[in-house]
Amino acid sequence: MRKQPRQARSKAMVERIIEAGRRVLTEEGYDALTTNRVAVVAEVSPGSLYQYFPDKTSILDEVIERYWDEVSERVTASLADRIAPTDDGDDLAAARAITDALLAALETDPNLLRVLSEELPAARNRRRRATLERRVRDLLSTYLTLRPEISSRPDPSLTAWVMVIALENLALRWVLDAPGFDRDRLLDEIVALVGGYLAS
Amino acid sequence: MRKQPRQARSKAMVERIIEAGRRVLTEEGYDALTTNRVAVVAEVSPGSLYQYFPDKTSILDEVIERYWDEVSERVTASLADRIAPTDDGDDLAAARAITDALLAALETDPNLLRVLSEELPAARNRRRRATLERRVRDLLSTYLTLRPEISSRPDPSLTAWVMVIALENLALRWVLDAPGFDRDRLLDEIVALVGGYLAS
Amino acid sequence: MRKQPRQARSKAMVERIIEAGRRVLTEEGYDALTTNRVAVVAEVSPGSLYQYFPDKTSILDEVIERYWDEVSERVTASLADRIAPTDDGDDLAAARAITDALLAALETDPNLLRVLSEELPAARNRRRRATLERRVRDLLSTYLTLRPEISSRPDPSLTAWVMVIALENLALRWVLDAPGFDRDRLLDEIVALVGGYLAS
Amino acid sequence: MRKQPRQARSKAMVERIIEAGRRVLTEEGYDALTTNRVAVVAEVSPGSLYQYFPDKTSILDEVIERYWDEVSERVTASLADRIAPTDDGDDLAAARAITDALLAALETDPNLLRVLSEELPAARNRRRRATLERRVRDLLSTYLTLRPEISSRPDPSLTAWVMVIALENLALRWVLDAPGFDRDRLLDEIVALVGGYLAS
DNA sequence: AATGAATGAGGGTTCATTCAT
DNA sequence: GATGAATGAACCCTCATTCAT
Repeated sequence: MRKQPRQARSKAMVERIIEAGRRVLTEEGYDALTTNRVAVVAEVSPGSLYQYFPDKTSILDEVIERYWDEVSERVTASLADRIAPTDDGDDLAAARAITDALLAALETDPNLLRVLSEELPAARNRRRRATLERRVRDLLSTYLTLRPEISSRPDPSLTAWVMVIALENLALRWVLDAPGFDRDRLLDEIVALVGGYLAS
Repeated sequence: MRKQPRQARSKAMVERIIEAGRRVLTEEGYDALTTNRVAVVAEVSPGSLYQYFPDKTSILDEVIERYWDEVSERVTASLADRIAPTDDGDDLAAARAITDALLAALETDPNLLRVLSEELPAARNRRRRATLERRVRDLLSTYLTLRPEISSRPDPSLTAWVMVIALENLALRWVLDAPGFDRDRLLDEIVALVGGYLAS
Repeated sequence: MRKQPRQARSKAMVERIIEAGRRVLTEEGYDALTTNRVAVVAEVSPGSLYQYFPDKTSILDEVIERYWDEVSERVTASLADRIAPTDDGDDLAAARAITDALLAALETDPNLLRVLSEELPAARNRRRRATLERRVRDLLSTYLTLRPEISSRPDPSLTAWVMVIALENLALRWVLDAPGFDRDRLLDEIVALVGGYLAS
Repeated sequence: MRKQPRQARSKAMVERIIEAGRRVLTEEGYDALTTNRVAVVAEVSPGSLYQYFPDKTSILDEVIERYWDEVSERVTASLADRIAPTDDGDDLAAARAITDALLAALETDPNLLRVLSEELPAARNRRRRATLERRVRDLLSTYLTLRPEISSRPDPSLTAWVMVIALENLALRWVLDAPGFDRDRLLDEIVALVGGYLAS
């Protein structure tokens, strides 16, 4: 960002621009994301955009960043809530909880998710998705390490890598493609997948 | 395509154009894929290009189409070779074979795969990847149906959906991200994943 | 230039663009020299400009180049005509002839001269004016060398440098500033200046 | 200027702005001379800038004005010092002294001189250079009138015009182009040029 | 008076597509 | 069919200037 918006008015401006970018993406798609369009939607002049963002790309980056940050936060917040109580015994509830949290997070703004996932060059999401993956992977590793008896797989980091990629993409595809089975079925399958894997 | 090129010369031009598109993508990236650039590389005039393709998109579509067709063919060809002999008993060899075939297919043109997967809007690959997925899913279903005793999962089509998405993305990410473990480790994990899943 | 315009049509296009640049400069001034304005005046699309010129600057460069080339040619052509006959004796006729030729050349398009000299950053004309200066300086040196008896100055190259700068600027300023004395008076003074200098 | 800054604080701001303009020109060149840049360098807000200057041009004009004023003052000051003692007889010392003074003045801020002379539209310097020329021309006329025996040229004002233009440009080009001969050689040539001219 | 955020007209340039030859 | 010159809408971005605070 070009200037640090310290004043309230400036901050509001930045928010308006980013929000406008998000709305344009969501409602009109990636191709409509021109600097002039964002300016119009933000009810701001094109020049104002460039007071705070060095170029068009950086606006998009910010939208992406925020989206995945939200997703990350929702996932980890949900997890904190749901993993804790499962101390008692049903270990696989963790997998279910993680996927459930991920699904919930992805379902909060499916239109934006669709545009980000399908209309943008995938590389644009990369860094941010990697961050999310790492976060979840870390949570997973921690969990596995705390309860070593759950997994019979030799390499925990490899195990985490496999699980995260599988979970993430299953969740993503279920949200984006809306195949004909319901959410609980998906969760059941994932529990089976993960459970079987860890048991092998 | 605008017209069916019946004459040899025309067919040759179409080939030249598609090949040029593929080369530009692979060697110069998506941003360099302009109609003029393709025309230059194809040693064809921009006008001629529009004799056979209604717009730029259709050229790209054709490149994508062919790429995923090749991948599909390699996968199914490999499978035909490898599944057949495993009649004897080691059922999980199938999963290994499928993934192996998929990896082999994805490894044949990693540069193009990278551009297609990372620089293009993901939606562009969608239709074609869906086709590939369907093919593999069908092979899987067929296999599962022929050997019902392997799977204890209730819904075969759901099971296939889960397996294909997991396999595909694990293979893809392994090829694209080159994580630090070798191919056999990946195959081992996938066998464990699939084996455990089917056994659940 | 981006493409070598080999075909007649292309050449015509290039000519139209340069001519338009020249006209815009002459009639509307440097600030009006925008790519769009040039395109309009050339009755050409903005895109066409960029078929032959990599950027706006190169159009201007070409106008400048041509202007000073014309001036150079007129000067040297005039000189060839006028110096030759003066074999007989009146040596200072040469100085008069050179200045006269230069004046004549500068007077052929005074409006363009004014814009180039006054509205452009001087550096833009530099290279081209340097070329002109060199040409005239060379002619001068040749002349002085052929008739060593005319000059009593020690260093001919220095002498030429001094004379060319003095002559050039006197001529230029007379054309641009139109001071209140007539052309013959200027020539008289220059003859006196040069004559006295060489005699010193 | 928009208002006459009567208060010390205001005067200080005007000074800061002009000084900033000068520094930007000298250190960063004409293209960098934006109102925002000047404001930043002057540590003043863009808005304040417009309290004292109606537009960007007027800032530049002031910088130019001051530069040529300085040059003028240096020249005339030097001349006052140097012409007086030459009562005795060596008349050409005056030409030498004038040129020497001019060279000295031009050499005091060669970077600014270069930007003003080469990067600006020449017309921007016109008015101010005209003033300088007039001043020197007047000094010259006065001198010639006081010592009519020196010049055999008929029209003193024309004579002065010729001499000033020749001197000025020779000095300017020597400073800007740094040709390969030293300052004394230049002065020698100019003395010869002027001496011969006046004697003709 | 001073600020500095906001403005917006207008600039140079690209490239998918067309069409006269 | 083939050509490639020509098109022009639309893009991103700058910066002199204004004005609410």
